[in-house]
Amino acid sequence: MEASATLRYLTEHGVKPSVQRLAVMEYLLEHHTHPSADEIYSALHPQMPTLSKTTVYNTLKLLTEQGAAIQLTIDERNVCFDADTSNHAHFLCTRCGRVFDIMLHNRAADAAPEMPEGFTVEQTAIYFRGCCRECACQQHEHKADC
Amino acid sequence: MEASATLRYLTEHGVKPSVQRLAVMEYLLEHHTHPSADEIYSALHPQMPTLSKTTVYNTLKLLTEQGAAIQLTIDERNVCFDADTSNHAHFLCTRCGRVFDIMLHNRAADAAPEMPEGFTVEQTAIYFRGCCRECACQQHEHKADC
DNA sequence: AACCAACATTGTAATTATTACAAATAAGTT
DNA sequence: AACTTATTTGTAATAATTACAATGTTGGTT
Repeated sequence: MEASATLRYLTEHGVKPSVQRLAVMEYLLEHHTHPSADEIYSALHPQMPTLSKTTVYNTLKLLTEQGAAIQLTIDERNVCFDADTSNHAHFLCTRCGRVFDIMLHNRAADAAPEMPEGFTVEQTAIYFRGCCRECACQQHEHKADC
Repeated sequence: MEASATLRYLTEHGVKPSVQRLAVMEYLLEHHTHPSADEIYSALHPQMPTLSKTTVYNTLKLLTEQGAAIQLTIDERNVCFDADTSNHAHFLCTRCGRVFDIMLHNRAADAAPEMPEGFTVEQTAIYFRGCCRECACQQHEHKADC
């Protein structure tokens, strides 16, 4: 991802760019690991020693408000983020803690339940928890299958 | 709800009863407000001055492990709990912070996406966020409709 | 260029949810 | 009763997040 693409992405979402915002956004666009604020800070800090953790929090708040990223509350330990705002679900492996993307086939949208009268839905999240392939293999000591 | 029903509920879920566990379980069975650990503690503490917040946390952990309650991570501010373990979704009103139950018609189950090879799902959560009826009415100053 | 206002960033301190842990209590067993 | 095991309690530690005031930056205006 070149810097210009990140810049365009920010401006398209109504986010005034800055060095810090570009760094956070670019990290999210390049890493699909659903990082937490702290993980983003730790990754960027070595290259940007003056970066403040508060700025990372502020930026992530702004990005989600502007629809440039989504916030996941799948892991009770901390909130994490995803630059992929398309309609998809997430899977948390309770063994290794990693979050995986789960594609939704179109039928899932059809099945949306009806809301009570007067309720307006602004966001939908579908979260799964369980055991990912690698952790399942390690448990059964069939590591060769992974 | 009589105390004996709560007692039966606990033993049916393999939870050895105690005064504290009965109190927490009974609170959850009687209140469908999806309380947090702190809310449960604050509600029970006046009647049970020696109750410790740690016990509430320990009990809630035990109850979810034993399937007597479920843990919701819909609200990033804190985890909350529900004694209704049947298949249903939740709606968080981002205005008032209340969590509402959303019934799922059967079609929703059919639409479950397929997991990647080797992934095992142990829990599924469907969370909606938006504006509840009361908050929508207050916003438009049509309080009479609520 | 100097100035100014609006906005963004920084660092520290405060807040809050949750967990760790060791001592005290209660329950169950011989 | 003596003893073992499980539970509860209170305090202290941890960790995520937010509040806030000071500093720095930007873009427009004279």
